[in-house]
Order: sequence, then C-alpha cells, then structure tokens
Amino acid sequence: MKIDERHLIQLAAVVKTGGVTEGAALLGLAQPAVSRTLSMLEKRLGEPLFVRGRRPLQPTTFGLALAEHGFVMLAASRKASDLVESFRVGKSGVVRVGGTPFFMDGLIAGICAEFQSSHPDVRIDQSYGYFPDLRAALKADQIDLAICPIDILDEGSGLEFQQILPGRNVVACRVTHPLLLKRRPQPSHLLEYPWVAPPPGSPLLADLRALLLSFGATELKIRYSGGSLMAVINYLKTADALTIMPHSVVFAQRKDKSITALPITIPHPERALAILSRVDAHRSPAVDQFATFVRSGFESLRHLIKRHEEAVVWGL
Amino acid sequence: MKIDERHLIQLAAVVKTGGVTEGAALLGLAQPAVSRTLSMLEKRLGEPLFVRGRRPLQPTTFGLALAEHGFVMLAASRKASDLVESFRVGKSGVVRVGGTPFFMDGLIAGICAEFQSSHPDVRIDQSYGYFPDLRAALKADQIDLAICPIDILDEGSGLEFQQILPGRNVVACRVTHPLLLKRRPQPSHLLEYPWVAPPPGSPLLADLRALLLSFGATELKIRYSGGSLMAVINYLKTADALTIMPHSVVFAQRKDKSITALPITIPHPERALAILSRVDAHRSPAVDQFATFVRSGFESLRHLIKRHEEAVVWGL
DNA sequence: AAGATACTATAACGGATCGTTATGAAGATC
DNA sequence: GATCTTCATAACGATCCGTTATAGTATCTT
Repeated sequence: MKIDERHLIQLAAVVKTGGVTEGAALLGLAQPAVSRTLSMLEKRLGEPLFVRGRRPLQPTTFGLALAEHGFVMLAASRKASDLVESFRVGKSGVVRVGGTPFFMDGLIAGICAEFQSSHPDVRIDQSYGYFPDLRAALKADQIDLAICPIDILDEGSGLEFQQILPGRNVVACRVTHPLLLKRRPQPSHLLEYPWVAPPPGSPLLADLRALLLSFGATELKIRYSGGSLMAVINYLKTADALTIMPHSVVFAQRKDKSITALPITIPHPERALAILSRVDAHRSPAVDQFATFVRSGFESLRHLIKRHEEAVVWGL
Repeated sequence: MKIDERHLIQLAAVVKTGGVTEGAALLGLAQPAVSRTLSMLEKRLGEPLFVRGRRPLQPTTFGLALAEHGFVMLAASRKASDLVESFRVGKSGVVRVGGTPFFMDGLIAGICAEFQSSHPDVRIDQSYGYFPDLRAALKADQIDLAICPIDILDEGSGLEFQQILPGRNVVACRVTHPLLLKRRPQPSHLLEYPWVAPPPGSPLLADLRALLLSFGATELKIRYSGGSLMAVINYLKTADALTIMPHSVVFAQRKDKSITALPITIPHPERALAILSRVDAHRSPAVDQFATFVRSGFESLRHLIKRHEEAVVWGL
C-alpha cells in the first residue's frame, strides 16, 4: 500500500516532538491538519500508530517503524531545501568559465581560489580557448562565461561584453635582463634578443608580429613557442629572451620577482579584456556571483596598477 | 525554499528512467502530471533541471543534485510501503504473549520458534503470569494474547476464550522411577515418594494439593518447589520424586526420554488450556497469524497425543 | 531530406485533499 | 475536583493534483 510521503513526514514530526501540536508547529502547520492525517492513517492502515491517551504521545512499534522512514524523508527534504536555498543565493552550483590561457593561468585561477574561499560549494569548470572558440562555446551553452581579450571590431551578436581591463601589452623579460640597465631602451634594441612567442592563435601572437615588424624586423626571430604561461615564464627566467604579454599578467607576477616589464611603450592594440556571456542565456546565481567577483577583482587590480605606476616612476 | 516531497520524487523518477513518460510510468502516473510538475519546479526554482531537447533527458547538475534527495525519498517511500504491506499480512509486527511458566517453557517457546521460521520479522515479546495477572495484563493492553489454563468458572468478562487443549494432568517422574515397574501402581504408593511442587500461584499447585489430600495424605510432603519447568525436570531426572504436570507438557518432553507420566489416572480438573484475548481489542494481523498458528499447533498436538495413546497401550 | 514516430508541453476540467478556523472532548496538573 | 493544555471533529475554501485531449518538437528511418 502506497502512503503519501507527506503523511509519513507528519508522522515523523509528531513522533520526534512527542505531540501533535508540537509536530504541527515543527512543520509550520496547524494542529488539526496533522491530527486528521494521523486519524486517517490509522484508519487506512487499520492499525494504531500511537497508544491512545498518553502524554507525551507514545508511538506504537508499528508507528515508530513507519516514522523511521519518515525521518529519512524529513532529513532529505531539509537537505533539498538547503540545497535550493544555497543555490538561489549563488552559494552552490557550477560555473563553467572559458578563457585565454595566459589570463586563466596568470590571473583567473587565483581569483577562482579567492572566490571559493567564500563560496566553497561552487564548482568551477575551467576551459581554455580563444575568442572564436569561446564565442562558439558560449552559443552552444558549453560555458557560462568567457574571459578573453576582444577586438573592438569583433563580431559578438547575442553576446554581452563587460570590459574589465584595458588591453595593454608590455614586453616582458627576466628581472636580470641587460636591457633593464639601459636608461631608455630603444625599440631597435629589442631586435637583438631572441623572442618567445605566445601560443599560436592568441591575439598576442598577432600583436607580437605587428610589433616586431613595426620595429623594422624583416622576419620573426622566434626561439620558443607553444608554451603555456608557466613554460614561458620559466623560459624567460633562464634566458635573456623577450616576449609580449598583457600588462596585467606581468603585473600579477610581480611578487615572484622573476619577470618584469621593459620600460618601453609599445603600441597598444584596440582590444580590451572582457567577460563575455550570452545575452539570452539563463545565468545561475553562482555564475552571477562569480562574474561580479571577477569584475570587482579586476577593478581592484586596476587601482592597484594605477597606484603602482604612480609610486614607482614607470621606466626607471 | 520548501519543496513538495512528491515533486522531488517525481524528479527522481524522471532522472532515474531518463524520460518523463517512463518516469511517470514508474510512479503509476500519467505523463502530463509529471511534465507539469517539472515545468512548475523549473519556474519556481528559476533554474533548469534538464537540458532541453535531449533524449534521453539529461539532468542539469542542479537537477541531479536535487534528484539525489528524491532518490532517498523514493527509497524510503518504497520501504515504508513494504513495511505496511508485510504488516498487513501479518509478516511483521510484534506479538506480546503471556502465559503460565510450564506451558510457555515446555510448549509455546518451541511453537514461537516454528512460527518465526515462516514469519521472521514478527517479534515475540513473551511474559509469564497466571490467570489473574494475565487477565489484568490483557485488559491493560500490556499483552495481546494469554495462553493459560482456565477454570470453567473463571470470570473473564470482556475476554475471548479459545480452548485449545483439555486440561488433563498427569503425575510425572523420571523414566527410571521404580513405580513404573509396577503393573498397576496404586494411589497410595504415590505418597511414599517425595513431591516436587509446581510454582506457587499456579493452578497445578492447587491440583497437587487436592490430589494428595484425596489420596489420604494428611500433609504435603513437598521436597522442592519454586523451580521453573527446566528446574523441575532436572530435579526429577536426579531423584525418584514425583510431581504433577499437564499431560501435554510431559508429552512434549517425550523425545528427551528423561521424564514420563505414571500410568495412573488422576481426577482431571474442570480446566482447559485456552488462548485468551480481549474481545474489544484491536488485534494486529501478526497477532492473528500467531494465534491461529498456536491453535493449529495444538490441534496437531492433540491428534499426536491421541495416536500415541492408541499406539502404546497407556499404562504399560 | 522529408515523412513517420515517439516523446514532451499545454490546455481544460473534475475532484480529492489539504490547510484553515471554530469548537467540543479528554487528559494532565495542581 | 477544577483548571489548563492538548487532541479530535466539523465545516469550508482553495489549491493543486491527476486525468484526457491535443499540439509541438526532436529523433529516426528510408
């Protein structure tokens, strides 16, 4: 015989609290409701669930056995409610975020860790990609957010762009690089050193091409390419090579004192780091929370960079 | 946010089966019912539970997490249904049975074991007592059944008597007792041996008094009293003492070949072994099953005794 | 690629039941 | 034994639940 799960829960509540009134209160119901439920159950089952006229109400062996199952349900119901609640406020769920490798490795991974210190039950599924892939992934609903540099003229119909950092590049090298000793390194000096290329497909690679050609290079002297951010940094730490990187990525590495930016201004691309999302997509609270967290993280990073530049005279 | 447990179960069923139609079938519902439930849930939660347009239906991370709790409820619900079902057919529950010590020890305990070989989930709470106590216990709803010898004139208003065996007593002794060698032992011979008294308060004790006095004894030569059935049997096995016992109890011990009945007829009391129960009480199916089992057990015992008496000429 | 098929979503409806307030009955406590 | 708390019953309104009928959509087949 099937028993309404709600009735089992009411039974459990009454058994737990030892009274119809208290049990009803526990469930936020009026007393007659659960009283009727119990009467109905006893009539239906043809078996008393409580010994009559005892206070506190004492369950029958049978009633207790049934209530045990009710306890399970009550607990499961509570857990489900908690889950929903934590989900609604963005405290649980999944965030699928894709981004360009350097930003992800250099900045976002750390931000994810910070985010999860306040949202431990939010899982973050990260993936790599460049703008075309990310745009496709967004539209296919494979990721919730994309964090990548976008060109002004990038086509992004149906996508929402939230700019979070200007797309400024710098030339990076190790802190012991000889060029850092010069007062005012000239662009032509740059061509004297080997270069490390950003990953193929990245906007940075195009930037590097344009940069070197503008400096008068007839061909690219690429010594190393294809490495991740960590590979590039480790390469740079061991050789006097140069590479091009987003300023923010280099800035984030300042604590390590292994690489830094050359005090030379290079043409900045018409590009900005942005958070992309589908404009028509449903965004779970967790995704919203994460996006705002990333935005505020970059906001403070921008201020940090500003103050840093004011403090140390840039190029000294 | 509280979620209707029924909805969680429906969600679980759909996740489990991978389809709305199959999930509805699993619960014995029509498809539109659970379809509406899902739509309503998604609207209420503001969060998709399934990825749209995929077959088999694939739950969202969130939907799956919620469904997990639904699984728990589904399982608990099934278990509760099974419990009710087994209870309804008397396959589970509790039987509280009280009875006189000798019958309980000598006959009922074994019958209980037999009963439970077919009803393993029925718990039997046994207690001892004589008629007045048992009647009180029945009326106070402390026991469901009483098994005891009752006098014809016992007052039992509100109680139902089901006679299961005539109340015939025999004189018991060990199988090596010298009186068994006599062709026709006379009542007077009985007085030459020490007697073991049944427990105080038992009808047997009154029977013993009456018997001995009718045999011309001026006083009772009681050597041992107060022991349980096992104590009495062990005493008898070690001495040529005599005692009075219900025939059925002695009969049940025949396998042990340690005690037997003297081939002497003694006046049988106006008494019968009966199953007592409150006439107005609710009896659970398990109690009913047990009562009928006991009745049928004694029924076959009665036939057994009859055939046994026809086979071995009684008194040889 | 287009029809066929199967599954899901929506609409409309009848009815069960759930929860409420009001009130009476029964224990428990002093 | 009187009072107070608690449980049971009655009446009622409304939610919502499950049903049938039907339209829309995705998958499969040839």
